[in-house]
Amino acid sequence: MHPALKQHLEGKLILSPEHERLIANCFKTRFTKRNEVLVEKGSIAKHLYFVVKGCLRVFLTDNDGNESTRFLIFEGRMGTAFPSFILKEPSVASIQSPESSELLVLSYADRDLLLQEIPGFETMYRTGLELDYIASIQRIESLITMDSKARYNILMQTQPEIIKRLPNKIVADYLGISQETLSRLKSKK
Amino acid sequence: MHPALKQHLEGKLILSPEHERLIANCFKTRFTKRNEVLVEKGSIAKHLYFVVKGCLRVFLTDNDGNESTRFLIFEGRMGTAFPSFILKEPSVASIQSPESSELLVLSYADRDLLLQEIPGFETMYRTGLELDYIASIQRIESLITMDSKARYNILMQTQPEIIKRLPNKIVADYLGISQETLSRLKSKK
DNA sequence: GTGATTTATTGACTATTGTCAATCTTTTTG
DNA sequence: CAAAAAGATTGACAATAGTCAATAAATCAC
Repeated sequence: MHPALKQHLEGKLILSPEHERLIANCFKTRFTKRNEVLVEKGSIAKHLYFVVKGCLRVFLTDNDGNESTRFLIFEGRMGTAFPSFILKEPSVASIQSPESSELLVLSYADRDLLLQEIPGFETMYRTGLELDYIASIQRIESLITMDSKARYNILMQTQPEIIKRLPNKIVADYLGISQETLSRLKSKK
Repeated sequence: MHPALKQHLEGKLILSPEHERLIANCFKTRFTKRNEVLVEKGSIAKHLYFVVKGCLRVFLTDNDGNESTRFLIFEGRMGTAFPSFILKEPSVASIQSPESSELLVLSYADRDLLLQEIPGFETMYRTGLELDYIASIQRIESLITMDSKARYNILMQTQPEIIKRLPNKIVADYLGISQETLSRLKSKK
């Protein structure tokens, strides 16, 4: 099993050697280039991704070519185009790796296998889901209660990594504002 | 067991009479008056609510008295101030019932009990969580990609109940816009 | 039912943010 | 390293949405 995944499971799951092997076999390693697209909008997201190195960006594009970042996934975290993955419907969002990345890829079928076979896996998965859901609730809150400056400040406090590592354009569309507005926010303090 | 709850579990869970009794005992009936507050901001949300009749509103208030609706829960659905409930931290949000309501209330401890004792309960709970998470992702999408008119139209399509049943003020702060803007959107088609 | 209270609408004005365009800077890639 | 591409900044203007205030309408509570 990849050490990064092992660390991720540390403390959350006690595994027999056999079960550990099963998990290791379900997660397939994949390397991506900078800006490589993993899931095209309109296709079905068939995998869950664990980011070993680099990051993933789940984003939306409209007919005018505008992009909006729905979600960012950094080292040690899992994610995908979740609605498509769960509902098995064509995805509204695409996924790309803004940085060249190393991923561990879990198929839907293998996720189900692990949920069924590994004692404690569903509880761990469910707990992770709760935390992801909480994060999305907090993002909704920031969108409905704050102006763009306040949202930027919160992002700076809670996920400075996003601001440091990713281009302004992505930071801006993650915040739901234009690149120019972000640029002005940054200069005005 | 309350017939509304029974219907909610229908097809999702096969229960022995014994397990059915256990579930019935964990959910306590509560009636609320119009605008009654169930959870005060700053307190810990210790319960999960199943709405039999009426509805619940999870909302935020700022220092100027502005309110924002984070979440609305109608008949046949469950919810609470989720981050507080899970993390056991003081809630940023309050909960009230905008209509006089009938609820089935499940404590955190009883939720854990059911998760442990009832076979299939965790899977059902997890699946429900996935769907709630998807709904929140879609709400984020509408907030970062659409203007207020488009968001209103989507709400009209997907949850017309919210618009029909609740006062404009609540609809507006659910959409993250001012009451006046909503009023103008409605008149301009 | 009726007065009182809450809610909704409308107007005038302001503030915030978006768009378009030009320029400057940084990064990438061969 | 250099040319090319991508990203960032800034200005001018437009559009969207917010605020404040007055009035109208609807709803509640007695």
